[in-house]
Amino acid sequence: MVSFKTVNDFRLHGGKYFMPCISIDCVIFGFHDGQLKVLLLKIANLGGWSLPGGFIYKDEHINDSAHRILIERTGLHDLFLQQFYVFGDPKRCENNITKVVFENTGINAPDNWLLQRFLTIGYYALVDFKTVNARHDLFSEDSDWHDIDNLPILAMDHKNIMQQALLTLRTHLRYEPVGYNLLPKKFTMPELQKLYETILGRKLDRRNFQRKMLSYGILKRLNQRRQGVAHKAPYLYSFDLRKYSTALEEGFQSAW
Amino acid sequence: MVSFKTVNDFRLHGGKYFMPCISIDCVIFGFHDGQLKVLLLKIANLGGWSLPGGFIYKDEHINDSAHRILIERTGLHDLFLQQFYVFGDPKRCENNITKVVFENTGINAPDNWLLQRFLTIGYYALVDFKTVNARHDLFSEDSDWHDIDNLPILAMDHKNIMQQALLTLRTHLRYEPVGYNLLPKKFTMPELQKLYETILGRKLDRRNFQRKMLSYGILKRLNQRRQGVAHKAPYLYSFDLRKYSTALEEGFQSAW
DNA sequence: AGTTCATTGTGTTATTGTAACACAATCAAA
DNA sequence: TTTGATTGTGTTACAATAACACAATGAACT
Repeated sequence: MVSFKTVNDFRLHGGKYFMPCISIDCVIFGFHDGQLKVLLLKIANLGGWSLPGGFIYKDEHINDSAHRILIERTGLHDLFLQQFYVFGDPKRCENNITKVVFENTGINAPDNWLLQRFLTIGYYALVDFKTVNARHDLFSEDSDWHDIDNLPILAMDHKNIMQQALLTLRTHLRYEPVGYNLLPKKFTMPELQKLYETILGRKLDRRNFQRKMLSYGILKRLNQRRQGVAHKAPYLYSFDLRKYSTALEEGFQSAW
Repeated sequence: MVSFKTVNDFRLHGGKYFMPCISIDCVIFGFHDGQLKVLLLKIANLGGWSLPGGFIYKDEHINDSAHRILIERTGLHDLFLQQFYVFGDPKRCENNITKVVFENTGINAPDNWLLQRFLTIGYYALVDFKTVNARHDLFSEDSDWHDIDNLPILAMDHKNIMQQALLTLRTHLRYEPVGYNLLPKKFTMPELQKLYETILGRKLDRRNFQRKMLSYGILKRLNQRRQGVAHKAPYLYSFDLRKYSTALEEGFQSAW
């Protein structure tokens, strides 16, 4: 892996190390306080926010690039990560950040690799909010979680990318297990239900939810209850990782 | 659109017009004689077959590129076409066709755009077998349909791309309507069932299939029956395109 | 012209899954 | 000790799915 001392170093010489015209953008979902959140970076010197993203080393598998970017941003190795769409509108880069910066700072480098048209491969990730160690990078002056229904203005087409990711997650939720990467190792049934309700954007019946979740056979009820909570102490559950993985591969429904 | 007189013209100068390092490969599914088929191109002078593919003009939306490639190959404008995955293994191009051809013909151009590492965006398409006018191009000496379970040897990672496309189609079939683009305008219920059975790779109950299909409300039964067939003449159906489109957007199942 | 037979159209029943709802147990706070 | 929101565990009505039966059709055969 190559490291760059300054942003300009990267802007001027990064093209030697990275594939041209293709980037990766990650929509990193976390869950906290009953809210679905996305990790965003505040763009240095420009204001505005962007999705964490990066580029592909010339000999690197694209899925490894996405993992690397995720690890740099969250410190987490164990997370759910999946391609969901390639954004390939030729106009999507008309207001790209490098262009604006070069104009503002008087740099004239029309052939610079970052001024070309870029496609971006959208990945979405599910991470455990509490164990994330959010870090920003050379190009950003801050990183923070934002509620998905209260987003700041995002650069370029990142709002669109984010919305597509959310749609993908919602669809995904209907056919495959979700939760392992978004929740702590141990969690209660109401917490899992709240996660589902948040992603779907509507209330579910408590008793039917429990029955259905248990019927999938991917949960283990532990001989522990959540301590120190008001009201009746709920049982703790954890995912049966082997069965969870199988369900991820095969899906839930079998309509035909 | 640019056209090239010869293959070498394209190989040597195409880089001026196309985005670098990114290609598109299309898995074109058709249905005939109770068999699911894929349209393949026979690679000129090399033997072996490949998926129809192409490149992205520098100012072209990637989805338009895919459409253009499809039209060039099938003559069809009305088809189902969808991105399904980006193949980004850095080793996938080690045996790429241009490399082999350059070695065989003694061309030495190590910086040639086609010798770089390429990502490829996989699209899959569903087309009406009968109305397709299969055409090959400069780089292929033939094009033909092949049964999906009896494929010839495919170049590079095209076998893998094809298998991923099939998996995607199978999954798709479980949650969204499929058929409009694979069947003629008018078709019988047994023909539709055969299509489903072929994609899924197993038999379905005739009566339950019909009940379920009709329950989706995307079919119109016509006041016509298939003529000149042995045994009882089956009714003809067509898709209600408006309801079909709605179902495509919203999906069938609503597990939660 | 009548018979044969694979195929189609339509229906029934048993089983399973989902939606809607009820009540007792629990535990911190009053 | 009482209160009240919350959890654990049902039950019942309804809808969807799976498995199966029989009459109608029409080309092919005698």
